Amino acid sequence: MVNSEVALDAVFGALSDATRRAMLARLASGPATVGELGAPFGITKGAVSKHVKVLERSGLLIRDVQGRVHRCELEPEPLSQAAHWVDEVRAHWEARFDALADYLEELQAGAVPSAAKGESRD
Amino acid sequence: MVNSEVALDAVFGALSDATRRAMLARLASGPATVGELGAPFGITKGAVSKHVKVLERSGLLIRDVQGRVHRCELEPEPLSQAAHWVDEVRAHWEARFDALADYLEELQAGAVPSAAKGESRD
DNA sequence: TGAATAGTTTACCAAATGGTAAACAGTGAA
DNA sequence: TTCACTGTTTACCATTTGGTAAACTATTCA
Repeated sequence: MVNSEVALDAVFGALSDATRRAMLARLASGPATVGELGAPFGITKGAVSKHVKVLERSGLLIRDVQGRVHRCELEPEPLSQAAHWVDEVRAHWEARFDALADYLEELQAGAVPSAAKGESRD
Repeated sequence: MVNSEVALDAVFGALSDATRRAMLARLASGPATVGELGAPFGITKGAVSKHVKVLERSGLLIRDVQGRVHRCELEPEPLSQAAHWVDEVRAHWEARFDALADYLEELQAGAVPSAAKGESRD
């Protein structure tokens, strides 16, 4: 398993929880303390601390300790990596259909390739 | 928790495993049987079956049972949902910086707003 | 019919996850 | 100095997860 795959594990893993996604959405509009991040959810401080730590480990959140408050900020880089992975797969998938469309168009144009008999497609 | 959030939980959860991501990448270039999907990994049929089921539950994979083989196909819709969520957060984040850039530009232009004294930013 | 094949299911295991309660550590302020 | 506050840590719990081995189901084919 490559290193970037480990990172994607952590990033997608962090995103797979609705509480953490809400925290990230909150952070997208500006920094917040751990307390502020946890306030909307009826969970204990311990649980909030864990969620923030998961986000931090995934690289999606960076923390700046200022006295007794921890100022958290969104780090968008891992989001880009995740988006890139998703886009790659989607692009690959769509390319397949583009190729199929081209093929069908060729067929329609009368230029029937010899491979058209049987079910050799795929 | 809204329904779409439940779906995102499942989608991001499915993506958080490197084996399943590799399976999806494989499916992006065309359909495959459960056996073909599992072949690259040194895991048992049972484990493969579980991974495929996770992908299916998340909506990322659809299955067409043809006799004794299960033909699996990528369903890109949930990928779009995931990409959309990520893009929303990134857009929101970038908008914040655009606003900051505008503000700094205004400052440079000499139109110093009264709020510019002290460190009231953030 | 009987054997091989494709895949699921069951029972089990160890580790990870999301949560709690309560103790703890450090900081700020009266 | 003492108290309130922010956040982490520890111990614990139930559930989920990723894996195995082995039994089972259903289909294909000789």
